[in-house]
Amino acid sequence: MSGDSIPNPPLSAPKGAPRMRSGDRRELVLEAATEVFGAFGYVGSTTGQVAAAAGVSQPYVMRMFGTKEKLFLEVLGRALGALLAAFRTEVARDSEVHLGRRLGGAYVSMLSQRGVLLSLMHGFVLGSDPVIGAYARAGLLEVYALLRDEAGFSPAQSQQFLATGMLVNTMIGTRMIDEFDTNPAARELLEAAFPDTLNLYTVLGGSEHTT
Amino acid sequence: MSGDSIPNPPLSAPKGAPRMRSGDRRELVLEAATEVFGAFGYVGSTTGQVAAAAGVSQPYVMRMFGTKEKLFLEVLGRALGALLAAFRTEVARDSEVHLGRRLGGAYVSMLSQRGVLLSLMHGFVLGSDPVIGAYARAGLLEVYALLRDEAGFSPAQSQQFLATGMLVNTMIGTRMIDEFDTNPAARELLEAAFPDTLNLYTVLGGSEHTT
DNA sequence: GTCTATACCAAGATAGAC
DNA sequence: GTCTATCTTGGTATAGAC
Repeated sequence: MSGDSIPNPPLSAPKGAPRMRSGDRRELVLEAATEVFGAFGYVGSTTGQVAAAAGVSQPYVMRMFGTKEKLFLEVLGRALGALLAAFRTEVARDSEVHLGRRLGGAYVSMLSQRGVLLSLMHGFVLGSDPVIGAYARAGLLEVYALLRDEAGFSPAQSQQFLATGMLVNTMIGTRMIDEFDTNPAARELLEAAFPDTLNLYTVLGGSEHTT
Repeated sequence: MSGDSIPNPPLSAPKGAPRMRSGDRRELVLEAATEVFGAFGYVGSTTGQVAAAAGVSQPYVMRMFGTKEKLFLEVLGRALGALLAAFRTEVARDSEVHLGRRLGGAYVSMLSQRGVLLSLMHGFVLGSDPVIGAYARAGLLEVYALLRDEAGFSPAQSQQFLATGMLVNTMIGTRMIDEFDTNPAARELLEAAFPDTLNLYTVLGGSEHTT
């Protein structure tokens, strides 16, 4: 990988900018970490990359989070929290549209902050790590429980919903979107997985999209 | 089911054993690599681990495959090949059982050699790496093409089949099976995803099964 | 609160003996 | 064909200045 990381400009504040409250700094780093971990995975990312993306020094990231593992766990926790919150909002909302469809939409919407679902996905694959693996597993089950108990899905429906989510993650992870225009099979598979084509542009556009 | 899943002890031949043909050695290392990469992912694995699992020296692994990346690509290629072959066998077979069900069974059967599907899964998540990511993406599309063109699935059916496969991979990756007995939700989700409970024992039993 | 400098280790890769 | 020894790089984490 010759390239340095991640998308566009570092999130850093300009050098002379007024000091921000440390809570905000923390947020900033967590957001950067979400992107980086989402792109390269837990082991594949370096704390230096995260620091660079956040516009702070690498030792400072360490200072704030202690270890890379703790940082990743926080990223996972936030990602999971965001996902659950989005689902709960949809469950609570009064609408004529079928709930399954709305939850699907909520899921796909989260792809606009790319790192979130991808970080989760990377967590799911880390079963070999006792700490991270256990955490991710619990998270997956939490989502399942929500679908079944709060959304009222049957086990089979919940399973199918999760399954589609995993395929979506995988397709994002493999950058299959890059083949959307050139490879008919890729396009077909993408269109079959995504609830409606409109949402695809959210994904396609990355940070650039305007709805 | 050729069946020798990799057992726990190193695969090394006893020190004084007769020399094996180099092709066999290569096979041995590739099998070991499949297990290791499946367990820890591409970045998370070391060539030293692979070497240890195969009972050879780390530099020798390098000598044989050149780079860690090339080794992983060979692992991916073999895994993909095995999967496609298993599916094609099922497509060709004459049976009353619905093809979708048989393909599902074939997929689950592959879990007995754990590393195979997990290695693939790890490849799918590596979209950030231009070489590996591209390779994995092509592989995923190849599977899709098989389902659609050779198995005669509709795009929607193919998508759903793949999706379930991804969820299965994820559940294996997170070691969710470990919670099968203790966590009812885990059990429910596992049972919803796996075509029939019998096959669960294939997974649960790891290398012990005889079928 | 945030940086620079650096210690320390692990991992991929190479050299070269047998 | 396979090993031991080793070079090199890069990444986490710490020390400590400002």
